[in-house]
Amino acid sequence: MGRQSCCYKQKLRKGLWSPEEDEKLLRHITKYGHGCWSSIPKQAGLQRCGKSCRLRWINYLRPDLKRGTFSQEEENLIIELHAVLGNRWSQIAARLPGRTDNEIKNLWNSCLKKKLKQKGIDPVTHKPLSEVENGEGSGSNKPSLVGHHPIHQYTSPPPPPPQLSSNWFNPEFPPPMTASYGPLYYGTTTGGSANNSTWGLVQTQTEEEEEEEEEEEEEETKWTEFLNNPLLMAAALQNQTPQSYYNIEIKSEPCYLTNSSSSSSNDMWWPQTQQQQLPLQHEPLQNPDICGKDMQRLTAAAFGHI
DNA sequence: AAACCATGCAACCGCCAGTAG
DNA sequence: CCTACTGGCGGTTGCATGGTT
Repeated sequence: MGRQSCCYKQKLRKGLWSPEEDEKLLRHITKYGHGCWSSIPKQAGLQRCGKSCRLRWINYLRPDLKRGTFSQEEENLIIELHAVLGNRWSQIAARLPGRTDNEIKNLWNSCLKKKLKQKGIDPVTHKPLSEVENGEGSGSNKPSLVGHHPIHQYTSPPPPPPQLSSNWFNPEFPPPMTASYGPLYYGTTTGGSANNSTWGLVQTQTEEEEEEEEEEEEEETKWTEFLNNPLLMAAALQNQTPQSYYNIEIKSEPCYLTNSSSSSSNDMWWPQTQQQQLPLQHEPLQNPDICGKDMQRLTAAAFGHI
């Protein structure tokens, strides 16, 4: 009860990180890796708690971060994953290389929720708002499970995926954003024009495809069943392709590799394939003034986002 | 130019699960 | 088995910034 914050100890700094602190942490982790987070502040000479260091590294200093604005494809993917996973930001982030759960969570809360509402979609259930309101109004006790954390409904854990995916840092992971991987219909339910319906799969719909809407509605029903039925989902998981978006278990597995190109001879923990992905990795804040937004811009520019 | 407001983002808080002793 | 510690996660807060009046 009432356990105190890990920063309760006196003299521990809180709040925004200074460039000097960033540099200390970055240098330390670059040189030694992060073994035990709780011991890092001491070793790195930081007046921070280990948690704070971990968060700073994960959300900001980690060299494989993409930064920059989210692309439309990324937003679409987040929405679709949210429909499946709910507020499991870390799992959603695992499907978006270079993005953090915090970043995605912020985007969702500040932007995507509004966009969905504007399109008449309930951001919680991913159903049309009218349907949700009606559902609330009626005496139906049946919870809406479409996209509403369906996995949470399970009393037993969902079946393990057929293979552990280490897609997180796989540069080949992000598959082309096509409309072929799941009938999620953002935009069509509101009757809005197709040209501004960029959600999910709708954007590829042509007039000819409109003729297939009835079929698609059927598929939507199937999708609902799919989400509500752990057995169906399990079957899908077992039949999935390696690049399926619905690899539910998607923890990234760091791999131990020798960073022979590093100025330090120390071996360190780096995520798999990080070396190829990260042109800025060996440029650790040579100028402490380059931080914050500047670093974001630099990183974003390096990834072609500006 | 100043005040106010809205928004985005970084960081903290609290809880939980896993694990070592 | 119990306890304390640690890492991880999601929710929330507070500040900085940009836009509007």
